[in-house]
Amino acid sequence: MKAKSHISGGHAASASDVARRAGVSRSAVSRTFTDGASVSPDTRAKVLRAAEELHYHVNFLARGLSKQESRPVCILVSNLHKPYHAQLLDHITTALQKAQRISIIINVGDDPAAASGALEQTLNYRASATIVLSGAPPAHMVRRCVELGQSVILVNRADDLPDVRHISIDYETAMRTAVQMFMRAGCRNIALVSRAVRTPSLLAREEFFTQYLSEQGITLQIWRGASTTYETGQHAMRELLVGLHPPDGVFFINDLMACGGIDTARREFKRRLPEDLCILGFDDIAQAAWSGYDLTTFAQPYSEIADAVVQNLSNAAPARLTLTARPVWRGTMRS
Amino acid sequence: MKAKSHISGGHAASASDVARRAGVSRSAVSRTFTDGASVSPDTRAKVLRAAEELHYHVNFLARGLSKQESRPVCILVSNLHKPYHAQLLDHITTALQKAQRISIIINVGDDPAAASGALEQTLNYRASATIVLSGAPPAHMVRRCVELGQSVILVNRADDLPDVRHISIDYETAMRTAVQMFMRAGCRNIALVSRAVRTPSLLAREEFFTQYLSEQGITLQIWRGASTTYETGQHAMRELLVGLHPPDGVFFINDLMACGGIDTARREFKRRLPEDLCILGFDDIAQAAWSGYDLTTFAQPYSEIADAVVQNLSNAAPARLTLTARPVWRGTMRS
DNA sequence: CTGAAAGCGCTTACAG
DNA sequence: CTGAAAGCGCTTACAG
Repeated sequence: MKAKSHISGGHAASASDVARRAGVSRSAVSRTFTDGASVSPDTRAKVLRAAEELHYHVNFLARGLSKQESRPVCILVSNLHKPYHAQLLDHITTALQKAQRISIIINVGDDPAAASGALEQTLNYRASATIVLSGAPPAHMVRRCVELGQSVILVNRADDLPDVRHISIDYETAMRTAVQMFMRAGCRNIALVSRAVRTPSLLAREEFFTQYLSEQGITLQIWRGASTTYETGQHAMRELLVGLHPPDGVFFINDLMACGGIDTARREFKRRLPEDLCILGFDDIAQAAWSGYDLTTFAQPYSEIADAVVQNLSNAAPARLTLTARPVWRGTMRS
Repeated sequence: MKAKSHISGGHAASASDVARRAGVSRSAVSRTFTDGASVSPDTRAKVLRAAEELHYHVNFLARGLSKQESRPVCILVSNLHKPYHAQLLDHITTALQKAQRISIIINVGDDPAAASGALEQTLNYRASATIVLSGAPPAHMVRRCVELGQSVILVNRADDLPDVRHISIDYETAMRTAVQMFMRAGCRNIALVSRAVRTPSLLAREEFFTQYLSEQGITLQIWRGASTTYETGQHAMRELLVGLHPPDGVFFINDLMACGGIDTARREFKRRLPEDLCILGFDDIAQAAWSGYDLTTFAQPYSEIADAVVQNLSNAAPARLTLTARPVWRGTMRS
């Protein structure tokens, strides 16, 4: 009966309702649902019983108003349709969920202006932290948020901002290894496929790769496209293979472009991989492991990143954490 | 100076702070930031000025406490690493964002038990609605949430629950077309690849396809795997092609499995598509358009679904909306 | 262990 | 148009 009328009323039960029915104070109810608070087993039982009967659920948003720790976490993400971003978000939301955090997701576009707006919006949620997975928001916007008291965690942005937590990749080591891989494979005419507008993390890959390769005295041609999509990868491969100096090794700055490059090299130009051409990617997206690609690449430490994000929330991680991306040997690189 | 001290204080400015500095009441501040509220241009200007100086941002969570409409929306999603789910989430979060809604994301696993817990958790946020993108939460849990006053929107679950809003696909029409496609292609020995544990939406595809095919008097073999992954698609294709009656047409219940099937058919069994074998998928994930797959499939109406979700929030859409998935002709089906 | 009270940051009738 | 007041649903010192 009671439950039924409550339902049609449409209003969810509040702590007061529970207190009344259990014959205790609001405080007692609150304590029952707070870990480590002191309630006698007896009143606890009474509260639990009443709560059950009224289908009471603590209102997390109201709780967040008085209690710092249960405030939500904002995740700024873009390009969710791309495998790398989706996989990263998957890991991070799962980890946050395990840590009892609530995730608010803000889907910003690739556009820096839109991203700035979104980052600013973050302040409206009084989130305990904002996690930036997108390369889009420009550094000055991140700085502004920090100045306004936001705690910001930057994932895989190789820039270096003060008072901001960074979780990034040791691109220096990874790129040294990448160059060695091409050397050992016997490639002497290498191309790097990147994007014209570079996020800090793309820039880091590009610069270290270029640097280490130049130490080997090897020819490097750099091709830059408008985006980092599959189609751009195809486009790049086409231009490289009909160019004056078709490469014998191509490093795509991300796996998504590499997939496009592979399909074009094989289908349009009948190249055999890795015999005629070696290809290396970065990210280890799911498709890299598909037999149609079998792409040699570097694995983003997805789970480690997710764990680090969670630890950063409670300041349990160093403000500047560098993880390593390990090579994943598959079939597109001679070894 | 002022800004600086505020920053080091670490506390964000509240409406009271702004009111004090502007020399007006809290109400005036509130009204300034509420669309359509009545404030004189003069006080409005004073408030805006003070807000600017104090870097004031309305606390959305606190606002949600008193104002129904600005309560968040919960999105229950699973398998974010899979393209279909990621693409759908991308569209929906973008649409919600445009509609000024805040999205809380709950990443449930494939496991019905975990999904139930997550759905129940939803009640803790007093969300104005819960959008279920995952097939995982069982019907009785959905019903329970509705009974407790939650407004639930089911996306692409072909089940039929009372008092729940549904956005689904007209599988009947789609599957009739699918059968016609196979007929016209001259396939007479068809296989259907599905999953053992079927969500309502997989079940609908399977049943309508089976029904229409049987009307044609064609042999159909059904293969069911443990999951709907790329690897399962490979596995299915292997067993079908070494089986007693290798099919000349295969309908994969989703694109992801179809990709695995294509790679296996081409690489391991040297089948030419569509000459030796026709393949049809469902979802139109990004990879279906990649030249390595060029998969003929049915397109989920991603944007329409997202729009419908938003309209459902304000009850501007019918409680039961059926959208159509149109065939996308590519290279894996003779026409 | 427990309750009354103040506080978190907002909105919205209610009078004026 | 404007302000004082009550309310949204919680938590947390403070006394007892």
